[in-house]
Amino acid sequence: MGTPLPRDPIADARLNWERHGWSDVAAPMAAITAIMRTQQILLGRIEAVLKPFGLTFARYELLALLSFARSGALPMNKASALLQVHPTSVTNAVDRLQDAGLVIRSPHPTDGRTTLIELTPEGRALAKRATAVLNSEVFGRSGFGDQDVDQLIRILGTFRRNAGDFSD
Amino acid sequence: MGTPLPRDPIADARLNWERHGWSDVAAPMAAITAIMRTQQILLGRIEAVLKPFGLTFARYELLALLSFARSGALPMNKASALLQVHPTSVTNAVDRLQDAGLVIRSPHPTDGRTTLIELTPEGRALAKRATAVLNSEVFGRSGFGDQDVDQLIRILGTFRRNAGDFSD
DNA sequence: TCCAAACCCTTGGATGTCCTAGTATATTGC
DNA sequence: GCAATATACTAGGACATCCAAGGGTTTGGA
Repeated sequence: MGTPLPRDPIADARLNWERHGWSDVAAPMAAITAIMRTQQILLGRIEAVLKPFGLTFARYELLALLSFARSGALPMNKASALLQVHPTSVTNAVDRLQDAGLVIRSPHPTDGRTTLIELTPEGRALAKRATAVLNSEVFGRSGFGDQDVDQLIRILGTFRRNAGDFSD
Repeated sequence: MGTPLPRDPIADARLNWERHGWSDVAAPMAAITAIMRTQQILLGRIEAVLKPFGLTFARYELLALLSFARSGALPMNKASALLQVHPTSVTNAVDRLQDAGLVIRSPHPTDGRTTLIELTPEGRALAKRATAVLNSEVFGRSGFGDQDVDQLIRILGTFRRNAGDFSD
C-alpha cells in the first residue's frame, strides 16, 4: 500500500459532484464509494491473514459455513444461497478445496441432481485455525468503535433486507 | 438474484460465533461481513446501469476521474493512486477504454517514463451520460436514509483515515 | 404413463484484481 | 561523466466472479 494521500479522494469526489450541480446525490455517492473502498481494505487484510493457510476469502467462507453445519456437509445449491454467490463460484471453490484435501464431493442420497460438499478432518482443523487468526488479527482489531459497529450492523442490515437478501 | 432467504445469514453467523465462545469479536465480524455483502449488492446495481454503456465500474471510475481533471488528462500513476487500485488494473482499464475510443495514451512532455491518459470527446460525452443515469438510478435511490448516509460517511471516513488511505 | 418444464451442477468464455518479473527512462551520488 | 538506485509502465500467471450453454435428474400435469 502506498503513501497516504494528502486529501481524502472520496471527499474530493463529493465536492466535484456538488460543483457539477449534483448536490442532491453527492452524499449517497460518497457513502457508496466509501463502502466500496472499505470493502477493498478489509478484503486485503483478510486475504493477507488467510494466505499462509493457502486459503482465499471465498474458500474460507465455504469452509467456515461447512464447519457450522451439524453434519459437516451441505448441498452445493444451499452453500450458494447462504453465501449469496453464483453457483459457478461454489464449483470453483470446491474444486480447489477438494484438490487441497479439505472437502470431498459426495452424491446426495435421494436426489441424483444434487452434490453434497463434505468437510474432511483436515478441512475442519484448518477452518478452526484460520478462524482463530482472523478473530484476533482482523475482527478483533477492526478499527471500528463499539457504537459504530452497532450502527453499521443496523444500517447495513436494513439495507440488505430492503435489497431482498432476506425476509426475516 | 434468488428468492430472499428466510433468515439473515449474517445474523446467523454472528450467533454461530457467539456459540463457539467468540462473543468478543462476533459483532465486528458481523459488521465486516455486512460491508462485504453490501458492496456486492451495490456493485451489482452499478454494473447493471453501466452495462448498456459498455462500461464496467472500473472503467467508469477512470473516465469519471479524467473528466474532473482540468486538462482531461492524468498520468497513469496518478490515476492509480487516486483510484487506489494496483497500477496493472489501470493498465487493463486503459487498454479497453482505448480500444473503445474513449481515451488515448500520449507521452508525457518531460518525463519519458510516464504515459498520460487523455479523454477523447467521445469519452467525455459517455462519462457525462453514464453519470446522469448512475445519479438517478443508483445514488438517488440508494435505500439509505439521510441520517444513515451521514453516519456511513463519518464511520467509514474515520476507518479509512486510520487505515492509512489519507492524512487529511 | 410419459413428456415437458424445472432444477442442479459443470464447462467455457469474458472481466477484473493482484503479484512477480521485466524493460525503459530519470535521478542521484561518487 | 558514469554507475547505482528509483520510478513508470507492461507482460504473464493465479484467482474469483458472472453469464450463457449443456447434460443429467426429478417433478408434475396431460
